[in-house]
Amino acid sequence: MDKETNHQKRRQRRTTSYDVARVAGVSQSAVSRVFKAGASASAEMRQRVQAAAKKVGYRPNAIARGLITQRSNMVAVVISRMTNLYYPELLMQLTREFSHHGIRVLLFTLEHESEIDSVLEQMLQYQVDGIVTAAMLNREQLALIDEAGIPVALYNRRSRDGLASAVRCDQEEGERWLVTQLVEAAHRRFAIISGPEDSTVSVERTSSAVQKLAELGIQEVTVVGGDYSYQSGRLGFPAIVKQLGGPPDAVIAANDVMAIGCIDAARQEFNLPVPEALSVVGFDGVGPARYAAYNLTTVQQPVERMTQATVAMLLERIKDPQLPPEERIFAGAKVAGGSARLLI
Amino acid sequence: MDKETNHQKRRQRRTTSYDVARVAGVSQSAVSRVFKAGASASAEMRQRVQAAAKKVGYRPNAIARGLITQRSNMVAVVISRMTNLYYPELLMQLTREFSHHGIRVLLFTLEHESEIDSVLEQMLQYQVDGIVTAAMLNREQLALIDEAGIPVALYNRRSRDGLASAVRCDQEEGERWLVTQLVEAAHRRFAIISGPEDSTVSVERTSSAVQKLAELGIQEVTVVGGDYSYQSGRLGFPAIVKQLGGPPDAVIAANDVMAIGCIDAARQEFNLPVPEALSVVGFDGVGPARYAAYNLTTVQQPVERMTQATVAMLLERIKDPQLPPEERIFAGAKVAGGSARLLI
DNA sequence: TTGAAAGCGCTACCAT
DNA sequence: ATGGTAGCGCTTTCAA
Repeated sequence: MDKETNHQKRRQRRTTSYDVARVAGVSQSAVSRVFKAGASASAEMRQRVQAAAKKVGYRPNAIARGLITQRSNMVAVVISRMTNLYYPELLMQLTREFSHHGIRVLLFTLEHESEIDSVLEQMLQYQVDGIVTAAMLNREQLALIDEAGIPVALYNRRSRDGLASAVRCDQEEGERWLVTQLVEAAHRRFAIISGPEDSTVSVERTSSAVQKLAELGIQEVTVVGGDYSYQSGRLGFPAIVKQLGGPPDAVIAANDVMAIGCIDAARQEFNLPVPEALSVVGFDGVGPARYAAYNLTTVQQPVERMTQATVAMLLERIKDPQLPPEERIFAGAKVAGGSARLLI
Repeated sequence: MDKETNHQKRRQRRTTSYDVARVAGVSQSAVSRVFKAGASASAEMRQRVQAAAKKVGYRPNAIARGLITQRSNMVAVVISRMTNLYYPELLMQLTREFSHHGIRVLLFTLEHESEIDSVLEQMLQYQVDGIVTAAMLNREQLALIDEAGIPVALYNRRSRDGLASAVRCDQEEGERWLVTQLVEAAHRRFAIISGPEDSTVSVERTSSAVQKLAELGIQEVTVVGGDYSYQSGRLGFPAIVKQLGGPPDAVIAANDVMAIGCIDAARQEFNLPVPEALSVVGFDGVGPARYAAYNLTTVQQPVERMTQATVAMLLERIKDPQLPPEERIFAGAKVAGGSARLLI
C-alpha cells in the first residue's frame, strides 16, 4: 500500500550516520563532524552530507551522543506541590530559559516529600547534567548528588552546609515589612495562617512574622495551620475567630492563595469588609493576587530574575564543577495592594 | 583532605556494571541481569551483585540502556501557553501518571506556535517513546512524527485525518449547554470574549457558542478578542459595552480567567452587579473559578480522567505501534455556579 | 543459570 | 580536511 501510515508498520531500523555516510559517499566520522557545531569540514563536504541527510531523513541520536560525551544536555527539575499556584510560572520560565541554552528539562513532581529518594535515584540514572529543586533535600540526599558529581541549585531553599548553590527570595525581610506596616497602621490583634509544616518556605515565613511581631511588642499571636490551598485559607479564618473569640485586626497568610480564601470567608461568612474591618496579607504575588476582588497586599517574588539566576548558576557549575557553591538572595517587591489598611 | 566535597574534585570515571562485576567476582552480564526486572539469576547471585553494587555505589545508566533497548522511557510533553491557568494541573497529573508507569516526562514549552518545528526536532533527537501535545500540530508535523514511528496523543485537539490519537473535552456540548441555559433564562443581548486566534480550542468554543445562539434565534452577537489572560477579560468588557452602546445581558468568555476579568470590570468600572445585572460564564473549571467572589458558572473539564485516558492511550501505542489511532471525548461537568442568572 | 561477545549510534583521537 | 578505530555502558543472543 502506498498511503499506509507508519503506525501500521513494524518499527523500522533507525537511520544512522552510517546511512548518511553511505549515501553521501563519505566516512561516518565526516557526518558526525558536519553535525557538530564548530567542527572542521569543507564547504563541499557540508553540502553533500546535508543533502544526503535530508534525503534519508537523518537526525542525530541525542541518546547515543550523550553516552559518549558524558553530557545528556538534560537537567532535572523537581517540584513538590504544584497546587501552590506559583510553581507553574517558575516551571515555564525555567524551561524557557534552559531551552535557550540547548538544555532540556526532565520534570519530576512530588506529591509527598517522601518520594524524593526514588525520584533522586531516577534523575541520577538518567545522567542529568544538573538539578534544580524546589523541594527540600536533606543532608544525605545532597551528599548523594554531590558524590555523583552533579551540580544542584536549590530554589527558595537555604543551602545546607554549603553543599549546594541556592537562589531564594528574602522572605524574612518580606514578612518583616508586612508586619511592620500592619503594626504601624495600628493593628494589634494578629493571626497567622501557616503553610504546610514540611515546607521550609512556609515555616520560615511564619516564624519571621512571629519574630518581628514580638520585636514590636506583640507577643500573642494566634496561629492556625493551612496547606497553601484556597480551602485551607477559607477554613483558617473561622478557626481563628473561634480561637480568638472574635475577629482579629489582621491576618497574615503564608501565601496568596490562602489569603484569598481568608478574605472570602471573612466577607461571606462573617460579613466583615476587607480591608475596613480586617486586613489580610499574603505572600508570593501570584496572578490571582491582582484580581480586583482581592487586590492583595503582598510581597511579590521576582520569579523571572530568580529563574535566570538559577539557570545561570547551574550552567556555570555544569561547565566548571570546581566552582564553589553560591547563594543568591533576592528581595521581594512590596505590593501595598488594597487588602490591608496601611499608612502608605 | 578527608571531608572535601565532590564539587571540588575532577569529574571521576563513572561506576559501571563492570566495576560491580569485578567486585562481586561475576560476569558483567550477570550484573545486568540482576538489575533487569524478570531475568534469570540465582538467589546467591542476586545477593552478591546487590552487595557489590551497594559497595561501589553503582546505578544503572539509563542512557546506555536506552541506546541498546531502543526505549528511552521518556515521553515528551508539549504545552503551549502556561498562562492558561489550567495547564499546570494537567502537567502535574500527566507527570504523576506517567511516573507510575516508570516513564519520565521531558517538558517542552512553547511561547509561540512557530517554535514547534524546532521543538519537534529536539524531541525526536531525544528518542522519546511517545508525545503528548496540547499544542496544535499541522499535517506535516504529524507526518514527521508518524514517519519516526512515534505515537502521539493530542490533548484537547482534534485528530487530523486520523493521523494521531486524541483525548478531548466536548467543548461544543459544553458551550451549547451554557448558551441554552442563558437563553432560557431570558438573556437576549449576548457578547463573547474569544481566546487567542491561533488556539483551535478557543476558536471552537467561540464558534460553538455563536452557532447555538443562532439556532435559538439570536443572530447578533458582539465578539471581542482576548488572549485567555485576566487582563484581556478585564479589557474585553469595556470593549463590549462600547460596541454595544451599553451593557449586554450576558457575556460568554472562552475561559474562566477571562470571565473573572470581565466580572471585575463590570463590578468595579461599571458598577454592574453580577449576576443581577449581568451574567458571565466561563469554561475550564480552574481553581479560581471557585473563589467565592466569582463562583463561576462554567463547564469543568474532567482533567483527571482525561489525563488518565491520555496516558493509557499513549502507553498502549508505545507497546503496540500497530494500534490504530483513537479519539476519546469526555463530557465536561456543568457547574451552575452563581455568576449567571439561570432557571436551574 | 552463567559468561563471552556483539553491537546500539555516536564522538574523539589518531593518522593520513 | 578526512577516514579509521576505539570505546561510552548497557542488553541480548548464543554457548557452555
